[in-house]
Amino acid sequence: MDDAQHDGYRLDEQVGFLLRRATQRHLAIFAGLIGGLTPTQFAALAKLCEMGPTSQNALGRATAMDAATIKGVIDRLRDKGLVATLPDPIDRRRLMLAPTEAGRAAYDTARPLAQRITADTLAPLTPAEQAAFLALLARLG
Amino acid sequence: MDDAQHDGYRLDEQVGFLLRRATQRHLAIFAGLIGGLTPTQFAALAKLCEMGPTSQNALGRATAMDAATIKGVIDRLRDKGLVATLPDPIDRRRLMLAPTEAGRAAYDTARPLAQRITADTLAPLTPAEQAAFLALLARLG
DNA sequence: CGGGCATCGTTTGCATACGAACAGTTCAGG
DNA sequence: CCTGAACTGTTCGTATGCAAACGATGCCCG
Repeated sequence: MDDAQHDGYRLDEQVGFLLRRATQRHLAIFAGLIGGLTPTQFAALAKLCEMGPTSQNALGRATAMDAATIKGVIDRLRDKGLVATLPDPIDRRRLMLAPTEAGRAAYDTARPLAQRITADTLAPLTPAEQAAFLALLARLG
Repeated sequence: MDDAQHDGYRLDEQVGFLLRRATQRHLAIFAGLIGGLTPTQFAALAKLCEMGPTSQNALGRATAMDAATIKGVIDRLRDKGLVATLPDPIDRRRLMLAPTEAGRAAYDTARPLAQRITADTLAPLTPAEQAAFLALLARLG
């Protein structure tokens, strides 16, 4: 071993690497339970249903998405018929968003699954550890 | 509030959303301290320096990257002159990788920064919380 | 009231990521 | 020995993500 050359540094101990691995596993679990909707798309749809009609950029901020990113997400949700877009008559810069009937139905269907996805992702931990982990993770946002 | 319609579900409490936010913050910190190298590129370079010469797919597995993903990462590292590639004479399917002089130098320079990136990312937590968080996070991979 | 400034959405370019399909290579078992 | 399974790297398509630049619009303040 040439560990002496590495100052005790290990890639496997760096937060970034661990975050990436955890995200990968979560993504796999998500895809297994919710098909036809990506985590990002679901996040946008969920937040839109929670918030009610909003502008595109505002929804992006609420879901921590770049203006460029939220645009693509909304485009795809609209293509799927889950979100309706119409220009704001008052502020003509704005593009107002609202979930369609199908969008609300998809949200209602996916919501319990989303909770199970969180549960499955955290399954390796005990309930007490899960709560502690979520609390710590929330402070790193 | 129409929380009654949401079964106590909150997007902001789901692991996937929190993981995404934490990853975003980490990425920003990384980009601020290490320029000219992405987290993924650094991970591949670091693991290659730790492991010594390896094949492309093997490095991908060691760094939790798809075969399609590691290809692009290695291509860019080679374009930067940090990694050398040559075909394996024994197994002609394999593409052997090794860090160049510049690659090792870049790794040596970036390694202390990487540790500081981890420290900065975890800064909102106390040292005890940091250790606990990392231990829990590692079990979710 | 008018000009500078901020905000909105859009586009482009780059870099992960993953699934699926592909051709070339190796190897184990019959 | 030879065939089929497994593995290697590649390519394509799709979806995030961010930075930067852009035109259009709204608004504050002098």
